[in-house]
Amino acid sequence: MPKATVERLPLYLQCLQAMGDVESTVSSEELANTAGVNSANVRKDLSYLGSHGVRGVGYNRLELCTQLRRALGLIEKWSVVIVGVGNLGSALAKYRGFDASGFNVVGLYDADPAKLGHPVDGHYVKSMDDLELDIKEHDVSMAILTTPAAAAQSVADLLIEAGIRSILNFAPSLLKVPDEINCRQVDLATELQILSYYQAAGRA
Amino acid sequence: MPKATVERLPLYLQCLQAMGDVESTVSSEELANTAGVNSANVRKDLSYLGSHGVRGVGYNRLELCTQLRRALGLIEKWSVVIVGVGNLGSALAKYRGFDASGFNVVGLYDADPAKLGHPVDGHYVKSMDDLELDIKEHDVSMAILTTPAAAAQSVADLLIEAGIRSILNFAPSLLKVPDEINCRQVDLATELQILSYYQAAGRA
DNA sequence: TCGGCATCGTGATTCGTTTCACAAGCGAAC
DNA sequence: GTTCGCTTGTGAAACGAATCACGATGCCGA
Repeated sequence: MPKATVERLPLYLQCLQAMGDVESTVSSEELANTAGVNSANVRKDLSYLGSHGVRGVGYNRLELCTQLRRALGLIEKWSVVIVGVGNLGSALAKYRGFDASGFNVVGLYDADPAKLGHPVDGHYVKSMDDLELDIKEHDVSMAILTTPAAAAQSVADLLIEAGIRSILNFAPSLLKVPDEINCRQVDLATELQILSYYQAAGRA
Repeated sequence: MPKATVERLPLYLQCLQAMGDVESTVSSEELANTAGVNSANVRKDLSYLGSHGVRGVGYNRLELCTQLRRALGLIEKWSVVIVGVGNLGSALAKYRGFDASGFNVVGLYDADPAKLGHPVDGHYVKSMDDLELDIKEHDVSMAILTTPAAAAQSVADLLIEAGIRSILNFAPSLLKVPDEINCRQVDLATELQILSYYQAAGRA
């Protein structure tokens, strides 16, 4: 499945869920409009899931949701740890959107002893020393990294060593990870800078 | 300038800044390695800024930073408002990375009367009613949207009406905006879902 | 039962981006 | 001054993704 397609699947899922239960069937045109995509593109994307549309009618909304969730691996519930309990880390710990899509935050970790034991959204901040064992014990495979940039790489190494297979990195620092590790970079300042570019030149 | 290039410029800037002051000159190869990009790609990207490299030597690091900042419009300091002072909103208000790259958070706004007047990082949360006037008065052109999904579109409309030209939207809801408005969508759950896909199938 | 309409699925095409490959240019050394 | 090694800048080729265009197919009403 093309990378570009994979990155659109969550969007489709979001759109379908936002539609409410009124419509039981959606056309590619309709979905394309709400998702801001070309309808042929939608059809091609969905065709990778296997063809479950009905010509002349469209796609069954609920069935399509299920297909998308299955394709995205959201049938299983993933356990996630958050490392770095600063402003962003604790905000993410409290964020309800993760649970809603099948992710379960099982632990918060920070290197700062002053933060240890503090409660954040029902979890107590734990020491980095507990990280490896917890990960192995609870079979945690995803981590959210919200440490300062300087610490990000060493924490990532630690996580990978402990068996983490996917990392969502909010630290403004590019991680070097082995090929078999999934890593996505979300940089808030970068996003603003891109907006700045287009705005500065009056383009778009 | 190609969209793909624009989205890499902040990365280059970040890499160059992270290199520290030791090296005064960088080759495309070197920058490519730290940025995780092909070196020809780096050269082509940088060539859009005008050709400031020296054959046989490389690029002057500081000069290149300046070029990048200029191209990204980071010479001027942008004023930004944050709308929606929930967990994420207040975390972003406290985030230092924005200031560092030339963005200045000038106001926080929330629809919840209970939050009004509360101090967050030196700012007092203001009412949505103040939004329009503040934006016009201080010539604010960028907004960060961290409201619940349900409110996002109407707030966006309000912002655009008030003269905002760029929106960074963290609400899990796709905004419909006119062509002349820049809008970027950052969805935390989406990012995890993409990771989930690759991990579920053992790909990558 | 049949015809017409709506929509899907998909080959062909276009478009944008990445990568390759190499000539041109610069600096250093002798 | 000439040669040599390194690195840029860029046309050409390769690649991947978006779009177009249309045949295939299923529903519904007459």
